[in-house]
Amino acid sequence: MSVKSVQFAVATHLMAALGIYPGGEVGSATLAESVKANRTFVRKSLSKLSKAGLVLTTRGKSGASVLARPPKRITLLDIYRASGAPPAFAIHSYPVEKRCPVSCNLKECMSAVLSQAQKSFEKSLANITLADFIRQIRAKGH
Amino acid sequence: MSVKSVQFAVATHLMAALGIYPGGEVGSATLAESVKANRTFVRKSLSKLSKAGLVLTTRGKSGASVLARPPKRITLLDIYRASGAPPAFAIHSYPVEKRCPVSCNLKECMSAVLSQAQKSFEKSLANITLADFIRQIRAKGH
DNA sequence: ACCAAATGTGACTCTTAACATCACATATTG
DNA sequence: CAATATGTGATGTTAAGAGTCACATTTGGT
Repeated sequence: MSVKSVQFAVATHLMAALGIYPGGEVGSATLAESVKANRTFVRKSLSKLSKAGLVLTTRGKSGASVLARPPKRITLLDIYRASGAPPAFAIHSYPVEKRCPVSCNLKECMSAVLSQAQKSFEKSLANITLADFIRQIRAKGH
Repeated sequence: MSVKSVQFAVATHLMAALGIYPGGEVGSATLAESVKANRTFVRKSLSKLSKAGLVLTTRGKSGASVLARPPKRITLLDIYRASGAPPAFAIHSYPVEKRCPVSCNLKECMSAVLSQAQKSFEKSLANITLADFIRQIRAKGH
């Protein structure tokens, strides 16, 4: 029903790191060390955040990334959407048995249910700002 | 972040079919025709629903399944849980970079966020009964 | 102008987990 | 006890995410 994807968690990690790092300018190599993930993978994630307008990236020598807005004005929903994570809920793609009314209508009814579920999921993400999230990380100490 | 799984959709399909079928006793072969999925797969799904107490199954010759309770008293959350669908949201499993406070605390903070999201997702499923769902299917006609 | 060092991206491989399928155990009716 | 259900472990298949490589592109410094 869903796709195991790390995109959202990694994107959030990157955003939190950018928000916490003093000065705020961080290169992708440093970020990759923090996430301990593949550099190319991190660059790709950063690129998405950049395209979504959450991060400003400079290229060339001494290139780096900065948050495009203060953390208060970025929600986890923004990050989720930017991360390109696939929709959390999916339906099967079996053929339809035309003689069966359940089979005929299930997909339509099911996708109504799932899109409602997706909305309530997104709503809960919209209620958390990056600033909140960073505060929680700081609260746990080091 | 999630796992593409068809379990929930199939389980809902089965429950709706059992609820709609006149008399209510249906064999797994008939159900498999409606879903147009593999018979073994359907039996396994039914088995889970049975173990969860949503369905009563009789074995042996003339074996079949019936809803254990009236559709009004079954929610889609019951079905979701019974379906054994993996948690909709997951975190990566990269190692922790101990020098980085973000890396150290991310998993914990992230799983708090995700479990909250999961809860709000489940809440929206809890608000829909199987009877509601069947009504929606019927409303679409055949 | 050129080199060094960074990001951006397309292409390919590797890995994993869900689904499909098979084989057979188990249960029940007539 | 034979016929016909369901239950389930084992194994094969496959699709999608993640890892990796190669190289283009951008930009600052000498």
